[in-house]
Amino acid sequence: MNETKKLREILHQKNLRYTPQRQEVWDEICATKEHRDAEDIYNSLRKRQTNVSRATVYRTIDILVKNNLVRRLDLGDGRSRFENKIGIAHHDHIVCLDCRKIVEFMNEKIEELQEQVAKEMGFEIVRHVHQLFGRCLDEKCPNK
Amino acid sequence: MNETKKLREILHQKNLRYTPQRQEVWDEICATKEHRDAEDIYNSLRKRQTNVSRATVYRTIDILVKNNLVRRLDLGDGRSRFENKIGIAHHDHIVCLDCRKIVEFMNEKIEELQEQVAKEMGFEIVRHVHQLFGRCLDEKCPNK
DNA sequence: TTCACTATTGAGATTGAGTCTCAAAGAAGT
DNA sequence: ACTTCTTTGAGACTCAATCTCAATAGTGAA
Repeated sequence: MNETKKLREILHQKNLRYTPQRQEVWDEICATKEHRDAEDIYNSLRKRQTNVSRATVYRTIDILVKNNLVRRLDLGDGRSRFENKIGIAHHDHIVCLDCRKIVEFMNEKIEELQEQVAKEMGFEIVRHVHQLFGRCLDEKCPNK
Repeated sequence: MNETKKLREILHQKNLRYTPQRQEVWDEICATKEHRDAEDIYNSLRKRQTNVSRATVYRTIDILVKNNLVRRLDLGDGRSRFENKIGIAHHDHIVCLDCRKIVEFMNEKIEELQEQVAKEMGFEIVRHVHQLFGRCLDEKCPNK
């Protein structure tokens, strides 16, 4: 597995230890493309008999985020959500307020304008949060 | 005071009661243009001998937000911040990761593109969150 | 102005995500 | 194997925010 190698490499590079728990958390995050929260990841691990403590799940996620393997999302529901960043192009999110569906979008022009605005205001952007909240026009959505 | 009238009107319209506590909270929010959190507002009220309980502060802010008198901001520091919305033009925020300075920005073109993107994805935007996090180039900022 | 009907309030308990503590367990280089 | 230093787990703790419920107080009607 390509991702395994990547984790080992980064941990080594930062003088951190490669442990089975860290591998399990990383595997779990790589397993789906959902936008999952820490509790969710913790529960999945337990369900498949993988005993990693809650504290370790949180600590490992922090390491993954700091090393750009994972992106932390704050979709405004009071908890952090996470997505695998490896090999995934940058994007932002639209969230349906009725069905909580999350759709990804990316607009080159907005990205550029953002940079330009920041420069004008005397800032250098490190990261940004751009989320649209609204109502999807999907038939299955509890919406008229 | 214009704002007082506004509050009374909205409460009446929604069959909610006009109380001194609600007035105090609203006054406190109108008093500055800072991006303050609920605890901060609560403490200011206590300091000037205005006894409004913590629960009432939170409950009142919710009412103000729901009725568009106040905007709730999530600037990624684990608490909601609030700003008076009355007579204030729409804007988004840039936050300095070093000194936590908050600067407002507004770009018509980004707003348009946002609408366009949402439409393309089959959404109708209700609100959006757009924040840039980075480093300001201010001399006074603890930054090189 | 009093009444009756409800909404609101306050104090403190509770929730829930996330962090911290510290003794015991375990990587990794030698 | 040995040593060193990091990591782990269980549960205590933090902190913003919400909930509970008995006591209080707006508000419209009479």
